[in-house]
Amino acid sequence: MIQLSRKEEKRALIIKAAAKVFARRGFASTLMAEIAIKAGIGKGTLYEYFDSKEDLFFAVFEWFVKATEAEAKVSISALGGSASERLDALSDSLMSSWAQMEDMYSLVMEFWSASASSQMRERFKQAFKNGYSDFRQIVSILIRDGIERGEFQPQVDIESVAAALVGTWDALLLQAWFDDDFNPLTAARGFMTVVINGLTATPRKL
Amino acid sequence: MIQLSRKEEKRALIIKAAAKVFARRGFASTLMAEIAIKAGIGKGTLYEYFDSKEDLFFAVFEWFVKATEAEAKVSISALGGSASERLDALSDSLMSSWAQMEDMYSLVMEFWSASASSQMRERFKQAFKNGYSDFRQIVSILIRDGIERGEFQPQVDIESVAAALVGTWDALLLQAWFDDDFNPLTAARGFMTVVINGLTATPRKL
Amino acid sequence: MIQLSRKEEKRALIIKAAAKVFARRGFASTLMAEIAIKAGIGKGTLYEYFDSKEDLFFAVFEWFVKATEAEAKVSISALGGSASERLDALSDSLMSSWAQMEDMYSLVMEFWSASASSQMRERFKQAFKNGYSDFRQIVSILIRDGIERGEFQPQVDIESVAAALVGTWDALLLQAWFDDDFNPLTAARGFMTVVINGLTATPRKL
Amino acid sequence: MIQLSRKEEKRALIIKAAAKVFARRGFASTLMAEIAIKAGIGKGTLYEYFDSKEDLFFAVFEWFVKATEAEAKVSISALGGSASERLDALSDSLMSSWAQMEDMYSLVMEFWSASASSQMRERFKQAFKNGYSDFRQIVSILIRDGIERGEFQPQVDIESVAAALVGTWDALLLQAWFDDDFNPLTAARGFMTVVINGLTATPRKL
DNA sequence: CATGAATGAGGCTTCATTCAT
DNA sequence: GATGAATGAAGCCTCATTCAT
Repeated sequence: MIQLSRKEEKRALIIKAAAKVFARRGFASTLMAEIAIKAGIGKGTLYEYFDSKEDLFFAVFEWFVKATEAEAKVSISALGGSASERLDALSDSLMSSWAQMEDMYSLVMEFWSASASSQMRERFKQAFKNGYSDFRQIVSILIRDGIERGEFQPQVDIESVAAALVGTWDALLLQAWFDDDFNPLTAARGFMTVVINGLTATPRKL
Repeated sequence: MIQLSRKEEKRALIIKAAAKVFARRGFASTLMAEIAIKAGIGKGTLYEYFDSKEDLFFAVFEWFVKATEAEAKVSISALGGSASERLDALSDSLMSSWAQMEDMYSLVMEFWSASASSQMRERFKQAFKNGYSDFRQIVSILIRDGIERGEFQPQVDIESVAAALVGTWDALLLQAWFDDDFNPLTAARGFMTVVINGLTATPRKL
Repeated sequence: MIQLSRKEEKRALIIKAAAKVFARRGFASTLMAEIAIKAGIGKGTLYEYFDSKEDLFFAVFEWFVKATEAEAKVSISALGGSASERLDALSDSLMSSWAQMEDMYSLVMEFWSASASSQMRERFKQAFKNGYSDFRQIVSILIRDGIERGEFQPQVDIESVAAALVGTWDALLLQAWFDDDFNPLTAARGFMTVVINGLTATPRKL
Repeated sequence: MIQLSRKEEKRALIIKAAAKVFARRGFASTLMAEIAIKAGIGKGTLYEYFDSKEDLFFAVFEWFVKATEAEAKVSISALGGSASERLDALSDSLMSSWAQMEDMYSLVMEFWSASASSQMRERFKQAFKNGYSDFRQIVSILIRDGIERGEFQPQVDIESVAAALVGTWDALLLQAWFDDDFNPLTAARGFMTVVINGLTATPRKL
């Protein structure tokens, strides 16, 4: 870990404070004043570190993406075994992180919303596009590897399956957000059984 | 079609105008004045039909949900053939609607955002929860039917697969929103081949 | 009583409905719509009878003044006996009307307020000026009569005493308005004893 | 004079500016913008010191009451001599303040109006009730003192006379407000002669 | 560097009044 | 005459941002 300068430390401090407030109130209802209080600094000081509320929000977004990616990379690097096992493990790992990210999840929706209509639209949209693309890439590699090992059927449409799986995981967390009784881990496991069977088994007729 | 009263017609007119503006600008940036202009009425008239901006937004949400449900029901009622064919057809139907809903899709993100942190949080959250629940129900029935027909494997976890599929379709549209080059219909087809194979084929070992 | 035309009857009906609403809500917070409902007519109909909210308010004022005057005249015409007795009786009569006017009394304050700062300022101010002047006149006559009868001291400053007494009655009702435990009738009686003694008794030294 | 903090000074500045505008226009017609201009500050700054227009109005009321009370206390503390002389002096002092308060007097009517029907009703009503009660108390003490000195008749109803006198002074100023030709000082003097005679002289028969 | 008092553009909402039916 | 749907002017208040200290 690189030694952070005093300035960078404070910036990070503000971002974390802001993340909590944005998560609770949403972008529009968040007051810069409240972030300042949460960060234990003066309102004016925020502007020493960020040009505007939108800039700060985008910084929170970048921090969130980086943190999520870092976590995902740790999960993936720890994967071993067959392609099926690795896919299962990735799915489990992602769904398991739900508990710890639940209270920050509303940030994701704020980010989606921001990419849909705010002034920052393009910045967000591009970042999401890249993020999804990267994630699909990772899953694609796993699947391709499974095909090359002879574990998965060769005619599988790699890109499509990768995209869909990424989407599935995404959307299971979304459903969990809306419904406290919904368990994304269970649902993902039940579904992955079918998907891996579908990737593995010879189609009846084609 | 039932004859709508003058009042109901105008209400619907306002909702449609509002939907367009909310879709383009997002909730926060939308001006009531612009909606009024778009609807061709006076600013004050909006308040004859809706108590507040938030109420109008929620009315747009309800309208959107109803319209989407109606479309989904038409798709489903038209389904015939084997369970696999019906599942495929449902998937195709949903993904095909992308083209015509693309310019309204940002509304969905606004709705998500609203359910995350606005004052309207609970209203939206509840509605989403119910909506997802209903949709999972529909897909569950399709899958159960496939199992009963002996078409799908009996040990399939119906609820989990239904939830995951619903999520997948949802999230493929989301990816399409972020990436113009992403074709949700293609991705869904490639994925459904695997899923249906997974539902149909006897697992190698279990 | 003159036969009122249909139009005049309805006008009176509206005025009475408006008086109740103005009394409860005050001028500013009163909605024309609420008056219309109270009067059992359409909102637009109000404008067939009154040019504006202010006009209607002034009409209520005129009605109130007329009703109060009518009541006062009845009281006075019924007076007999010595000047002292008549003064006492007038005081009692005014204070006794408190119970039945209590729920309308806030109108008086609205009228005062209107004469202080509304657009209708001059209309109201003039009417109040005349009203007070008339009332002082009545009391002056009573006092002058007392002096002429040799009942009251000749050196009494008639105009001043009349003005002050009018004010006293006015302000006792005001205090009763602010304080439910304050009994204006009792206070007036205790005070009138002193005043009449002061009017009657030879000053110790002058 | 205590050194006021910068914040308190500005608050007082705003209150005085607001008092002038409220006095001229009345509560309803007063614009926050005009107060800001009159105070030489930005519109938003008002809300740093007061939560709402109503709050500011109530602050003006409190300031007005405090100022009036302070003036009254100065008058009373300066009183010497017999009870009659002190009562006369108090009356004169109150009536003499008319000239300097004439242009602020419409505030009083706005306050009355506010206590009759605005949202602030209870706050105002309570304050008025207490104010009148305090004032009656002061006058009661003067009268009781006169009785104890043997100057006034013992059977005088102290509370009633105090209440009535307070009311009389109040209402004489009100009449002066409505009628430029009406001199409250003269009227009060003429009346006080009678009242003091009434308090002093032995009743003819009773 | 840090602060927070001051700012004013901007938007939602109200409601007296109008007018077509 | 009566109505009430439609209107838009008007004003309170919010809050991101600035800047003097």
